Amino acid sequence: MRNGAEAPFGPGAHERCRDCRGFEDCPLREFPHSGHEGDVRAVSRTLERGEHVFRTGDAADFVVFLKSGALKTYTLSPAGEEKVISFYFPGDLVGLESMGLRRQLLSAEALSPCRVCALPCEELQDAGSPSRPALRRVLEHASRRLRCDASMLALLAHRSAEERVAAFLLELARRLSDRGDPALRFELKMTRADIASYLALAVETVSRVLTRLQESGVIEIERNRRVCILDSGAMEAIVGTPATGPALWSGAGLRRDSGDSVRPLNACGTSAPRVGAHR
Amino acid sequence: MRNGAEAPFGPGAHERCRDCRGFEDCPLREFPHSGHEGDVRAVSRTLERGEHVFRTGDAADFVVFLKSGALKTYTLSPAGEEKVISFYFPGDLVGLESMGLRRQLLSAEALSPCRVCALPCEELQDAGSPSRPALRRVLEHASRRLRCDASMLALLAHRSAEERVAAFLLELARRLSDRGDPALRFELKMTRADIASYLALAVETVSRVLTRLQESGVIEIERNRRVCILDSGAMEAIVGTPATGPALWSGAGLRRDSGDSVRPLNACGTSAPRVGAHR
DNA sequence: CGGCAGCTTGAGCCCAATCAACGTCCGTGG
DNA sequence: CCACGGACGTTGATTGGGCTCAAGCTGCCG
Repeated sequence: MRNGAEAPFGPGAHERCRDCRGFEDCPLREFPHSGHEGDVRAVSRTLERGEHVFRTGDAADFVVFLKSGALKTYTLSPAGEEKVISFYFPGDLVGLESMGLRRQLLSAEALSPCRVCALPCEELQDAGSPSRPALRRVLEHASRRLRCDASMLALLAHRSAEERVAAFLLELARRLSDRGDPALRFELKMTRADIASYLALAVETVSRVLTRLQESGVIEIERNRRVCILDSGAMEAIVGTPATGPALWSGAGLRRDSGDSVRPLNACGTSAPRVGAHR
Repeated sequence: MRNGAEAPFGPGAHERCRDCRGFEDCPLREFPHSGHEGDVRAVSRTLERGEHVFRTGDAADFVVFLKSGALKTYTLSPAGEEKVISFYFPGDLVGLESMGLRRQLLSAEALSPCRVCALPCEELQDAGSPSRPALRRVLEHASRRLRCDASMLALLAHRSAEERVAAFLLELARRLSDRGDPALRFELKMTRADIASYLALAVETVSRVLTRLQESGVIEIERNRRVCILDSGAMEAIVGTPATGPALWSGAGLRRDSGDSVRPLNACGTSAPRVGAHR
């Protein structure tokens, strides 16, 4: 949404996966020909803020692994307005929604400097190529994204601006902290306009809500982009005793013990469970 | 949301897949042990309107193939209100969003008499079991659902009640016609409340919009449930020169010819491309 | 120091939610 | 067959949250 067209993944950018810092956590690891066995099929790229990984209509013959940075996907209405569909963070797979198609359905734009890695996925079309573990891993990512979408759909229905923004900030905090303890202090890589579009609100409303939250001492915002959640309890209360967003994975309705009762909290994000070493 | 708890898939309901009318189109076909080779692992069931396939918190160790009828998935807010996440029609896979988890995230309820078929999916967790074609097929369904969700997210953002309802009816028409020519006359299996919840509107608003659409001669409604789209052109105009919903797959932005330019229209639905024989 | 993109703040209005009442359909039982 | 009851649907009146329009402000870059 900033620069013109860049070649998505040119031939020059190939890289050996075994040299990749994110090797261990890469969900594409067990694809054959992905470079993990030594050949050079994985294509890696660095993007500046505002650059596109792909645009609507580009060939959809790859899946993208986000190694570092942040992305958004969006669609353009015929009127030309951008609707943000989702945000992506390190460890996420981007472009899953276009896997069966020949063309990308959405556009993916870097919100900050990014390192991404693309695996050409003709292999997925061909019968024999991708290994089952790799397929299962991709499927797991897809499933996680479906959960994320379900939560978003629930959030957008009948929830006030305040609830949406609070839920958004809480989820961001969860997703940005790779593990356990939510990082209560983080940087918003996206603009107010992006947030507004994502939450189906007007920019002004997002701004007002943030101001209100600040005035009530629940959060603090420094220099427009750094957010600090001062009272996460109050935030959760605003979202509404684990409301529709979180309710999806907060364990409401879980009849039996163990296992998922904690994990699903993390499952909301698209973020992979463990994404250690990328930086 | 109607009867009490039913055992999701009891041991008595097993059936030989080769006897199943939907055999050829079944996306679970190539799972080993799914009964397709003769053993009896696929579990099939008939549901009445109002019965649940599964509920939030049930074991999520299966994926469900909908052979006939219609389903909705929903989540309950702590306050107990139901938020409809999605509708399902013959050929769809239900429960993909819970695949990585142990427990179902959503509840799935029959909107009409249904025939469903469940495949226990421990196989997906184990390394070697599911065949790659089967995994790819499931992945394709997941991808299609992600597209559907993206379209929904776009539809719920900044679209008026009229646009939402019109888009909903048009998409229903598309999904219900298994192939090509949209069926302009069909039955709403879901209640106004379901539609309202799905579209994030109040029941009264849905009702009012339907009345308005009828008065302007764009649609006709007989006996509350049978819808007839009289002027699909006008409907599309309301949605807004292929607006945000359809815009996702209407080909806007497709730079090159061929292939997807027609297909994506169908890709919006969760419905599989070809679901012939189920009735 | 300007310039510009992004952000905030204010005033007014409008669409859809809410509340309340009525109508309709359909199954059940007399 | 009709009467009853409950779920579902419609219609009307009112209200309020968030959108819109319109300035003004902030922080960042050249």
